[in-house]
Amino acid sequence: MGKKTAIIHSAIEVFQEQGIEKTKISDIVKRAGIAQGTFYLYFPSKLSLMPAIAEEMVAKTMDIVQRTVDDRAAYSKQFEQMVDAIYEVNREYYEIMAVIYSGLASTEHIREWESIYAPFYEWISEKLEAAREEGAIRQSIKPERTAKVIIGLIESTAEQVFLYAHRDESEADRQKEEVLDFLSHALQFKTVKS
Amino acid sequence: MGKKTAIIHSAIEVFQEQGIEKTKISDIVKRAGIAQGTFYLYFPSKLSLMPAIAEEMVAKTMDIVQRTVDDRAAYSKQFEQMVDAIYEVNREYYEIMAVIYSGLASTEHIREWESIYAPFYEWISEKLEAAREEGAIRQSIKPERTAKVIIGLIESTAEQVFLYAHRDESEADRQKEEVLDFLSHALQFKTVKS
Amino acid sequence: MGKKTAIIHSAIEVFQEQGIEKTKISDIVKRAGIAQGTFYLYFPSKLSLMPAIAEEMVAKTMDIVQRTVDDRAAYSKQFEQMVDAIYEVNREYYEIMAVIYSGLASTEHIREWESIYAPFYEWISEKLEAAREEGAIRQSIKPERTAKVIIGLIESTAEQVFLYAHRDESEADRQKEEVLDFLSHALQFKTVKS
Amino acid sequence: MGKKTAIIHSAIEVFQEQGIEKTKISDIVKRAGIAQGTFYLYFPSKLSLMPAIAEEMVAKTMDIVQRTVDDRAAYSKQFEQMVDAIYEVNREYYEIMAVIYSGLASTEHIREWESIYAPFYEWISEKLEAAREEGAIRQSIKPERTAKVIIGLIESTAEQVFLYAHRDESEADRQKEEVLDFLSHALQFKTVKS
DNA sequence: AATGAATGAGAATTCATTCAT
DNA sequence: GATGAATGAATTCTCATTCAT
Repeated sequence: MGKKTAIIHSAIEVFQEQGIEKTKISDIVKRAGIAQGTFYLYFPSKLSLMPAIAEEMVAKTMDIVQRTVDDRAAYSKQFEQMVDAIYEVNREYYEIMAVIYSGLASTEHIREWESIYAPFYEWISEKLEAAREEGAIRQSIKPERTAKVIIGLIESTAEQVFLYAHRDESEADRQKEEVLDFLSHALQFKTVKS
Repeated sequence: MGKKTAIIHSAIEVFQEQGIEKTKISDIVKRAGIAQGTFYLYFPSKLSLMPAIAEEMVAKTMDIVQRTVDDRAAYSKQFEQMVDAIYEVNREYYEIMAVIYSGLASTEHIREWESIYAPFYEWISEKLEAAREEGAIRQSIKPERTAKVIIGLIESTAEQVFLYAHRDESEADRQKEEVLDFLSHALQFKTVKS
Repeated sequence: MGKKTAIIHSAIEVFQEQGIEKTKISDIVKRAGIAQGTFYLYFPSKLSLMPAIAEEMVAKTMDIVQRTVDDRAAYSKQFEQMVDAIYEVNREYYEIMAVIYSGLASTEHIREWESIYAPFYEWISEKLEAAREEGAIRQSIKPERTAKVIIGLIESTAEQVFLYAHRDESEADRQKEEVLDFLSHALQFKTVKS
Repeated sequence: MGKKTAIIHSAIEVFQEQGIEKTKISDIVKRAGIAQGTFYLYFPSKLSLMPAIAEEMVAKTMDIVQRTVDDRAAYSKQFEQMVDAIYEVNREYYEIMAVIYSGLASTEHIREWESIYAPFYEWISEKLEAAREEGAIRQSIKPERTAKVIIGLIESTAEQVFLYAHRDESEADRQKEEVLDFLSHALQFKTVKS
């Protein structure tokens, strides 16, 4: 396996366990089983790792979302599944996600962010487009803009509950329910067959 | 002016300019015009600054919100004003807000976060409660839960647009409009007199 | 004593003992009896020490020269004493002097060099001026220019003998004699009373 | 062209541009267009490069000197040409020359230095010998010793002017003239046919 | 011979925190 | 309370050198 990938995976694991602030480069390379100097062959600093990690996390999220969402289910069901999936990822990786949401921990690497998130925006956008064409949601929806709003809504509330109400599962469930309710009214799901 | 206040304001300024990661205590005290050691008379450590800053920022946000929102306007108008106000604060302080949203840059002081944000949640909660009682929004709204969701929605989308679409004003306006539209359908504003 | 002075003196000593290349900042501070970080309060790097050391060495050289040269002796004698003195300093500090001669080990700090050496040039210049006025040396001598040439002559030959003929005393003596002979003819000492 | 030569020339170029202290092996091999490891096929270490470079520079100097000096001209003219030539080389390579003069940047390889410089000493020595035999300079000259003194004189003053009066051509010319005047009196050129 | 990714010992450097004044 | 020079533990980062291909 490429050393670069090894570093990224190792970093995610270590960040997960001991927090980002407290993680030293030496922790990352130890876990990755490579030499200290090798790290610098691939990344100039700890922070420059973040875009690569963000990419990995977004990919991970999309992967789980796509595997959770059943394309043949009703759209309202599909969005429910999506919320479930996103909450799931945030439950597990809440600290890393927090840093990703906050602009990759610094202003340096932000330009890349847009392109990292793009495929996810697009996926939801297409889902909304299809739903609208089938009349499953209100016609005034603008898929691209709404996609961003929906992701913001889901991720920020997931963040709230996992970062601050720290692993209170019932609280998370109630929050999720509320978000779904909020989303349903915002999109105005119609009962049509998908 | 108290040195403590001077430190907080200086820190906000410096964070704004060079990012939080890269800011040293020495930068903060230099700007504040006080000695290095004086910092520790008011804050036991560097990290303990963050809650104080968050408090300041939330207070600032609430202040602007309260001064912008016209209590006698229709509720739909009031929420529009609120969105405007929150976007305003985020436009100016997007980097600091990013850090506040992401858990105060570290997991240590999170407990305090809840209490810092509480008055803001409460204010919106009461607004929703009143609106529901007057029949201005749908009856199924649960004020406390919805308050959190609304703040998450507004702040995360504001963050998206200011952090990543970096000061593209027209983009910000379109995003704001979309959020308002989304919110309107979610709350189902009725045309009643306020 | 000032920490800065302590650092400079410590550095000269350590450079003397183990060579400049091999000397670590930690060696210097250890000898100076201060903390590692304190070094950086006064000098940004090891190389930035060099102008300060050069200044010290030039001062040391001038000091020895002035104490060795007898103002009431014949000029030819005075120049002999000067050569003796300069060779003496170079014998003891040949490695440090080598670095000073080579432009302070880097091109960065060269501007300062001129001003460091100035008082030494001036001293010789005045000596030549006086000698010429008294008719002790040839009238065509241009004091300022010749001063530089003389210092170059003495220091470079001293360097040759101490750096390369490494502490071969008889070789050094013969070289010194040759330089003096060379110098005498170049200046054309006349036998006049000083 | 041999890789070894490529390395030496590349090193001279890079040293010239960024200084010796700051030059890494990787810079040298990059410029030479060869792989990092290849360096070690030709030189056992970084420091072992220096004598090779010195050799190259001395050879270059001798080459220019020999091509500039007209054997059939008067000796005073020949020495003038020699000074010109040496100043020329120092004008172009002052930084590298500085390092060579200062003992090859470290005390390790000094022994080799003597043998590197030997042919140059010898060449001048023979020139002086011939001049003395022909009665063109004073009879008391000791060719071998004087050769060293002359080289020291010329090189150190050239160094002074190119390293510190940084490329001030008129200053260089005046210095050169002074050196020549100084040298003429020291050698006591007689007007005889060469 | 040539390569260049990988190494890791070793040094530089940082900066939050302390404390004598 | 205020100061700011001094500290030194903790980390980052460098780069000459190696070695499997």
